[in-house]
Amino acid sequence: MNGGPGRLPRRREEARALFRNAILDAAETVFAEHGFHGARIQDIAERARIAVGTVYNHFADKDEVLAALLEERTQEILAQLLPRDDDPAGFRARLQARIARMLAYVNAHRAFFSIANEHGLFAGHAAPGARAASRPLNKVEKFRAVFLALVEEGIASGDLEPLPAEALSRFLGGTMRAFVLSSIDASDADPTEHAAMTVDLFLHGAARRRPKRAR
Amino acid sequence: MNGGPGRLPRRREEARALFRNAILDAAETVFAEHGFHGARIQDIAERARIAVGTVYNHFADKDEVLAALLEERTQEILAQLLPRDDDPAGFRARLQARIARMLAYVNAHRAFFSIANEHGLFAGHAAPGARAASRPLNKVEKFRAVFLALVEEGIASGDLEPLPAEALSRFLGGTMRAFVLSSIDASDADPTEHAAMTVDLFLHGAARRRPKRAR
Amino acid sequence: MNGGPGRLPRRREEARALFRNAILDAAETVFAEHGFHGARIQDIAERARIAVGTVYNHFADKDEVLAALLEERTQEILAQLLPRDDDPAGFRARLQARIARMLAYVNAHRAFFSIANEHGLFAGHAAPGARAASRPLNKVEKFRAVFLALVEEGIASGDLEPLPAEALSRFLGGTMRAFVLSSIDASDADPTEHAAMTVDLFLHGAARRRPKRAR
Amino acid sequence: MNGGPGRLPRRREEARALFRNAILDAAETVFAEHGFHGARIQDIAERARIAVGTVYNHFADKDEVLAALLEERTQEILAQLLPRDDDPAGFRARLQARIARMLAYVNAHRAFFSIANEHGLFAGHAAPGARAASRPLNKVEKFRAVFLALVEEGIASGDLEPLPAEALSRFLGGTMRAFVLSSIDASDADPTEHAAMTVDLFLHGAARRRPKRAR
DNA sequence: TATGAATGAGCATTCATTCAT
DNA sequence: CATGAATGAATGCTCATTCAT
Repeated sequence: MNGGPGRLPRRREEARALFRNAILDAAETVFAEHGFHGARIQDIAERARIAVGTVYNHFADKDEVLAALLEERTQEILAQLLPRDDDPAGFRARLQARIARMLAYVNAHRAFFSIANEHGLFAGHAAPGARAASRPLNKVEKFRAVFLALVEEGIASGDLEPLPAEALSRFLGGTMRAFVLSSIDASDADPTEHAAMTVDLFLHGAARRRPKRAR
Repeated sequence: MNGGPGRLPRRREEARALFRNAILDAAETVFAEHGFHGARIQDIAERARIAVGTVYNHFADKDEVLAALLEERTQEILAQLLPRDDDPAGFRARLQARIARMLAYVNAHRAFFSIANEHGLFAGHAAPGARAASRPLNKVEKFRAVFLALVEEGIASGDLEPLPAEALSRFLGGTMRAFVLSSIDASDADPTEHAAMTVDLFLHGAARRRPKRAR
Repeated sequence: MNGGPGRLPRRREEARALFRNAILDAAETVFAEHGFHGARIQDIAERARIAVGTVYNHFADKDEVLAALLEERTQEILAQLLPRDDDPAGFRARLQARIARMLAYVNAHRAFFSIANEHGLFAGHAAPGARAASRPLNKVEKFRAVFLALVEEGIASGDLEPLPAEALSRFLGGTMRAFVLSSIDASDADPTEHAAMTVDLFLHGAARRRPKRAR
Repeated sequence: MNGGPGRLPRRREEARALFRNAILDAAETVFAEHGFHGARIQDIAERARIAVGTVYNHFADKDEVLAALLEERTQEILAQLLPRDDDPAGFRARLQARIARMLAYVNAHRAFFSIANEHGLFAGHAAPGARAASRPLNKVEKFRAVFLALVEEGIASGDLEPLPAEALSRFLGGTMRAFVLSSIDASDADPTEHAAMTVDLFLHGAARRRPKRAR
């Protein structure tokens, strides 16, 4: 009934992925430009150079488009936070490297993350009316898990104060969220330097330090 | 503009203020429940027990309602951060007291601040599509000014590291935003305790303090 | 808060009824022209010289418009079937008069009844996809009740065969439906004559009658 | 048109007929379930286990599918009404046998006939918006011809009142339509008994027979 | 000035139809 | 021919805004 041993199905699959990606890319831009509510499916379709109907061949509705986008970016941002073989040694340096990676990624998708934030990407809380966040808890859970792992690693190595890991991870998360948002605002920021400052403040705070290490 | 004695104008003014406040109160609730886009003028009017048209007698359009609300809440939140005569002595204690006041206020208006955040109340950044933020810079500037004053006060008193005040105030702002958002999520948080932790982490960070100070 | 002792409310009510009727009249025509599915709210609004939104101020959705129309016409058609003081004496003449009234009414609204039929006005059965018939059973029940009353009246007076009233009323209903549909098709038919034939065939059938009464 | 022996063309033709029938069978069910407008070509294709495109290889458009279906069923229902060799003797018995056959057939396709009725299968009238009825007159004509033949047969044999054949055939048609519709509604009806009642009422009406024949 | 019904631009979604494979 | 994804016109419904009373 078809002309080959599976060549076609593979092509089909590839074509589907192509369309899907084109839609998500277009959606990222359009959402970033107009916000979720302001974005029209028409706009997304036009930017992706396809017909409106085609969007609906790949996603059930507008919400699904946002959900898929959030899911995709979440995976990628989390991937940046995972340890890598070539990460430097030492808790602080490792932490800094990982955060720098994440900030660089966020920077590259700056516009989108500004709206992703609205839809509960980082927080356990989703803005009201942000329907795509119907079950974002898994995403939030993933972040929490990564942060918790980071913090426990630091406590275990003696680099962090043995405070409740939960509280510390919230602080780390909060600090990072703050810097991510700063990063979204300031397009010129150097992720590496930004990461260094984030880590430094996270570790030592802003209080005057008596001894050396006066920077 | 009117044909009566001076008593009436005052009454008129008072009546206007009454309506205006009723609308803003209703709007706060409705915005909090449905988000800005999901909120219908109809809903606001109903909650305020007035007619839709009346809303338009007091505000040019929906955006203006949000703008006025943000403006009002901004003034009030800033007022919490200002020093008071009965604030304790010492930089840390004073800072903690002021932040506790602010967190308590945010807590009381929790639902609303969750959407205010979207619309650039705390950040220099407003989510795209958040039209009420057309000129939110003045608000952000006010926050920045207060934070800057707080930080410079600390640097001057020798309680804060003499880092660039701008960077420090961003960190303070970020830390506070993080805790404000936490506060929004966690309805059970005790503002005072929350403020203590915020200040503590702001000042000393998460690094282990006593022992070796391992890199 | 208003200028009078209830004069305004009455006007309001009158205005509402005016709009409602304008919409229903327009809808009758448009439904008749294009069928329910083919009729666009836009068309109805245009014919009623009002805006689309106004239709929705009076009816929840398209289905409701049809439902209201069916309800209204049902009431009126049933009213034609009820006995009147000036009806002639004798079962047959009375029946004929009542049916003639009904056929005249149907004739006046011929176009609409052609689609009403689709939506279960006469039958216990509504065409699939005819959603307005969600609860038409009460309408059908009303018809059944009227037919049953007619038939029982005839049986009681000895004019009708003492067959099960239910079966007879179905036959009467069927015969009338058939003639209503004929009436819809043939715009030129004289309701009175039509009614005479309906009643005659209903009473005596088509079989050859031996004695006189050869017409 | 093809390069092979005569065997292939026959196979081709058979294959075409197979597809065509599969589509029509599927369409009958889907139309019956959702009505013409509610039926999606997609649904029909899925039920027939083929692709949407294939439907369009066999029918120009959706209307044509309905038209073909009506045509097919019309032929079959008419075939039931034609006299057969083993029909009993006597006008009444013959009529009853033929009507019973027809009612049995309708009963077997009950769901479909409920929508076919909408689209002018029995009436000279097609519901507005019933586009497939663009040229249904030939179908109606066929029915009329058959009914006319039945009636004329009865008049000729002296079994029917010598009324205008046209009027009688309309009455017969109406009576039958009424009973067909009843048959559609009542799934439990016994076609034979139903036919007996139809014929009886058609022939003798509902008037009381024995006694006075009161006006 | 309060009222609330009328307005109509705007948008998500559907589905018949086409056509490259 | 069969396939099924792409297409885009079509339409019901919403809701911010206006304005006659």
